[in-house]
Amino acid sequence: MSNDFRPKSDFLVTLQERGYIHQCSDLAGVDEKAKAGELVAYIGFDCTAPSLHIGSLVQIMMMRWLQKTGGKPVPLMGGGTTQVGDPSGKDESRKLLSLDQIGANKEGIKQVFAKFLTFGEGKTDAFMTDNAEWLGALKYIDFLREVGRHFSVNRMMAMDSVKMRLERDQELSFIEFNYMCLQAYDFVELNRRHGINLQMGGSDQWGNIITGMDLGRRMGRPQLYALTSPLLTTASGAKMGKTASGAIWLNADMLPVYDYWQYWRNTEDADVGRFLRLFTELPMDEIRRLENLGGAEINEAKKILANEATAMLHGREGAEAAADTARKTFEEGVLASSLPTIEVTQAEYAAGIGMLTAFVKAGLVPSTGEARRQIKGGGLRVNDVAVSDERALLAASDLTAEGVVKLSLGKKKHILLKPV
RNA sequence: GGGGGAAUGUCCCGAGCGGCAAAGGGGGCGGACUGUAAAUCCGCUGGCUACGCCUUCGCAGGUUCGAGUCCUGCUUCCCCCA
Repeated sequence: MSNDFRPKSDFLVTLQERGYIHQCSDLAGVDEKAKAGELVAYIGFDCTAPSLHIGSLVQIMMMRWLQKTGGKPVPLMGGGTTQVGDPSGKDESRKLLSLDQIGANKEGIKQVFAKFLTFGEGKTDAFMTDNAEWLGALKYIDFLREVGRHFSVNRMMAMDSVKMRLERDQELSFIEFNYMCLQAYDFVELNRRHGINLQMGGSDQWGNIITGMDLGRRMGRPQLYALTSPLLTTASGAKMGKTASGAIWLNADMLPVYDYWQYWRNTEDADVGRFLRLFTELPMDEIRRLENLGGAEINEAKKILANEATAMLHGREGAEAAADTARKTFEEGVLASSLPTIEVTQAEYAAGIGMLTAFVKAGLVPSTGEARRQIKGGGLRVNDVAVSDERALLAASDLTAEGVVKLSLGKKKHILLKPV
């Protein structure tokens, strides 16, 4: 979209060569601000879950690059807007979250930013904001008179998020219809309060961001800018961050570090280069070398991707531990005691745990019925030996030298069962 | 306000003469082949103390030996008329 523009600022050069840019209201304008070190940008995050997942990582990385190249990033918690609900990209409205839930989610989400950004009082230091601060205090009539009058319903009806619902005959409630007004107002308010002049976000936010830019102009604010990142899908078309077993959460208490590492390790060949650019900070020539590895050698690139991406979020140590666990498990075929482990009491173990129950307990299968089916298909293994008798009990003889039993579903998912 | 239509396996779409644990897809999981990849092929895709038992077709009743299927009321959604 913007490939013919040749930016001069470190910020845009980096974003462009790494593939972060989908649309921008004014590349030249942003470039100038960035070069002058005057870029203050925010990205809003709705508090709909207790943790962000990989889907938000591109946005977080954009803020990280902004900070590294002399700009000031401002994460905005959607403490207010989450109470309303963003209709963008959703084909049906979701239920309203309670205030308690939103508050709890907010606390969970906040944590992750400290790992990617430097907070403080300095010029490029990040600080946290929450739109509940100003949205919560709004008076309806005042808001309508001061802000609402600048919105054209005609234009709002033409926006993708609205049009989609109307075309499919799906309900769009009035409260959701107001979402874009509030987000637009956020942009203006953040400019007033903190001099923020750029809003970034995923491509699904383009309409909302532009609306805010426009509102700023109508309300006499200085020029505001919009920049969005492409919506990420894997090469086979799946949405990023969603796997069968659930979303790839960023918070460690929602997803073990090992699983996070594994997610990156299992990247499709065709995605390796793109992901290295977006989710690591390796130099570009190194990335070009890695993505051109042929055949099985590309696995080396995947390991580096996993290490780098995991280290950024969970620290170098956590990444190395995960890599080590994976190496033992997949390459050396030895038992890694660092695999995710669940514990049972000695007494419970001695009393005899049924095969089916053990796998359910380990969380590898959701029900004994599923365990039965997997056994029939040869999908369950105990200490790497396929289970054939669903009625067998785990015995003392199943314990390895380390005093654990390794339960596996398929080739990739392993859990240790440990009597304590 | 009047008339017509729709709701199905809690991932989604979607068939379903009164005998149905309910066709077919998609997705997902597992197996084979590989490189912890993709593509391809095969199997599975309600629960359980399991040759049997239990719970499912918007909700609540009714008819029937038997109801997703018929009747009544209700809820929600869509379409046409006013």
